[in-house]
Amino acid sequence: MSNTGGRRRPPTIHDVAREAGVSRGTVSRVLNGGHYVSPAAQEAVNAAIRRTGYVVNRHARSLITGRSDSVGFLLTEPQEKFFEDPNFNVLLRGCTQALAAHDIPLLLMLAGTEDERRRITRYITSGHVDGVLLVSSHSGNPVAEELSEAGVPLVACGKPIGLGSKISYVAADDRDGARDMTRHLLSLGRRRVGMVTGPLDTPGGVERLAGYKEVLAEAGIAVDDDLVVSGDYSRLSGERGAERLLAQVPDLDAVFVASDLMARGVLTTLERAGRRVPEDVAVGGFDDSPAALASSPELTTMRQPFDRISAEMVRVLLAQIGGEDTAAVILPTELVKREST
Amino acid sequence: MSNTGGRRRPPTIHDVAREAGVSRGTVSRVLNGGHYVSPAAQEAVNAAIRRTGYVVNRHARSLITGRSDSVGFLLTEPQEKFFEDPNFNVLLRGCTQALAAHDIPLLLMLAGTEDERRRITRYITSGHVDGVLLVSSHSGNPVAEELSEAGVPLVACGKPIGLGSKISYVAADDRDGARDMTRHLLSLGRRRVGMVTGPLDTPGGVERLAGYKEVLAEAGIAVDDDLVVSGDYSRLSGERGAERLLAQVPDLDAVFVASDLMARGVLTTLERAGRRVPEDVAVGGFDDSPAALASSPELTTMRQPFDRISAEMVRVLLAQIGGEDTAAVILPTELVKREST
DNA sequence: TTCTCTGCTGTGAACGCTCCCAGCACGGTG
DNA sequence: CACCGTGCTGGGAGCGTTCACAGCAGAGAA
Repeated sequence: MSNTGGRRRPPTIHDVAREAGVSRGTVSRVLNGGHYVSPAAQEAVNAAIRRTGYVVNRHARSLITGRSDSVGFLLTEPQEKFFEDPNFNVLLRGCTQALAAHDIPLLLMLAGTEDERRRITRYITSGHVDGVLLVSSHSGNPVAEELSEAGVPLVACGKPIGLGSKISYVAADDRDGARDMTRHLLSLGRRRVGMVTGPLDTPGGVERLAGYKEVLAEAGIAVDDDLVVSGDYSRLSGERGAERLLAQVPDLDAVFVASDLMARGVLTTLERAGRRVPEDVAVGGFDDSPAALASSPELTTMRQPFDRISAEMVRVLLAQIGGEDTAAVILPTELVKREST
Repeated sequence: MSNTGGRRRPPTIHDVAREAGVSRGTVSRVLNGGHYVSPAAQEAVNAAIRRTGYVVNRHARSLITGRSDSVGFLLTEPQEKFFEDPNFNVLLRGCTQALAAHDIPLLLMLAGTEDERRRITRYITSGHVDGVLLVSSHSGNPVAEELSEAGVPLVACGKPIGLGSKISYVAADDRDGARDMTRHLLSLGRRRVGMVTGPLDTPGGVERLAGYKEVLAEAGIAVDDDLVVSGDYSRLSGERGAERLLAQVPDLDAVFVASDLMARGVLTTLERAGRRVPEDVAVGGFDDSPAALASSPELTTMRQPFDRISAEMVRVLLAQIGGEDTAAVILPTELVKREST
């Protein structure tokens, strides 16, 4: 008796109630935690649900509760860049799975153009999702503030810019990671340690630079301006950065690079310049993205715990949806030693 | 008068009707195409919508229409693999954008484990999405058949396996692409043209091999078994495949590789073996993934039109949801000449 | 005139669920 | 005995929308 063709009308809570010999109210109570339901009724309802194959109609539920029991995953601005970033994929996957554990669907929202941004903002603020997981590059974008001000639960990945911002976020401990990597390079006996930074208009970029400078200062090494060049996380900017470093600091013996992708660019330049890695110059990256393993030599890097970040983002968002006040979560990074140091 | 803190109750169709001086029914008609509405009423309603900032409550609408006005993007099985595949990202992005143009949200669904598979199947078949965009590696998975039999509109990316399958799909013309590439290699004067195939339990793998063989036969070149080795689209299998090819066919002067990722592996092996590319051996890939540009030398490859594939998937799915009968869509590939040939 | 047809409008009834309240039985306490 | 609290149950109301239907005015045909 196959059901090819049309979809048959699914059973409702009414059908379940009749099947179990109880009222709709009792079925609903079982569905929502089972408080104030006798064990006998509980059992009868569960059996009826199994027999009928009942699945709650979320639209009907949402209509009355005002909740949608879904959350949005919002990506603002330069989509190409993000979609090429393997870290983004890990994040998206992690969030989807963490939400699935709570039976909450994830809606993917891409706000590339201004039009899309407006449409999506309207969609969100009119209550079609209970909260938003936000991923954005230069995180000082207006969408976050707008949503946050409209009272929409919101958790960002990485620290948002604006100082007064009360937006909750989850991030890796950039400064501490940078400290660890710099210490690691010093521990190899290197003393001319350069750095290729990330974009310095983002908290992450600033923090990684700060950590690097701190450790050099601690070690009593003058923080030479020539030792620091800035990049934008792209591979090409790594190549260019290394060229400038080599020109400014011919006796360079190590580089801390603020992202793995840039670090690959650095490796390329070093190879062209005839410097051996790690013998002549040790190279440390940041992220532990797949790029770190794909390079030759394989990159020593600071692992950002993206699986934990996504899990925490979901946890914090759900807490916020539940009415709790939430704060920032900073997760530790981990040094992964490979061939480049 | 900021609205910090709680979210105010959004305006309903009733508010709009009062504001415009018409009835709910008229507002609803304007919202749904504006048939049988006088221009004056039309205008009054639109103005009222703008003034009140009204946004339709999709839950209420879905409750009565039975449609959810959302679709699922379902990824089955080996998620790691797919998430690392840049093509997958292009597909996901393309589908999201194509759907956004129709104001339809995309729900991301990952069915890795058997448990997730069951949960998601229940979710889908109980009408929480209107249709499903399916991406799967070995596309002969049971989910597709199950959903299709339950009457859920479904479009797969790439040809599903099972012969009797009536599932609509969108795919690149693998056979034709393979023919073009093989012809291209022959046009360079190469005569010992090997092939590293994809998995031969998938239609794509089979088709690419078939196209290759056809052209060799046309050209009157014996299709030597030694010339063909099989891979699984992974980089490593490309390396291994090339090793076997070199052992079996020492005078190899070209290779058609069924994916760019494998082609990179082939390049690695050829370099190790001291063969110059393209001087000694020309290498042609398939996909035109970012990997093709990142390799050295840059890969000549057959471009799969992933942006068009995603757009077509959405078009076909919406047609199917609208009740139309839909067929398979095969899109042409395009030869992209670069340094490796 | 009268009747029909067309274009437009308003209204009651769903859709399937949760919330709330009234009410039951029962045991303990004043 | 009366009263209250507790655990549990049933049913009415209502969430915001679309749908079906009835009804209206005005134009044109009989």
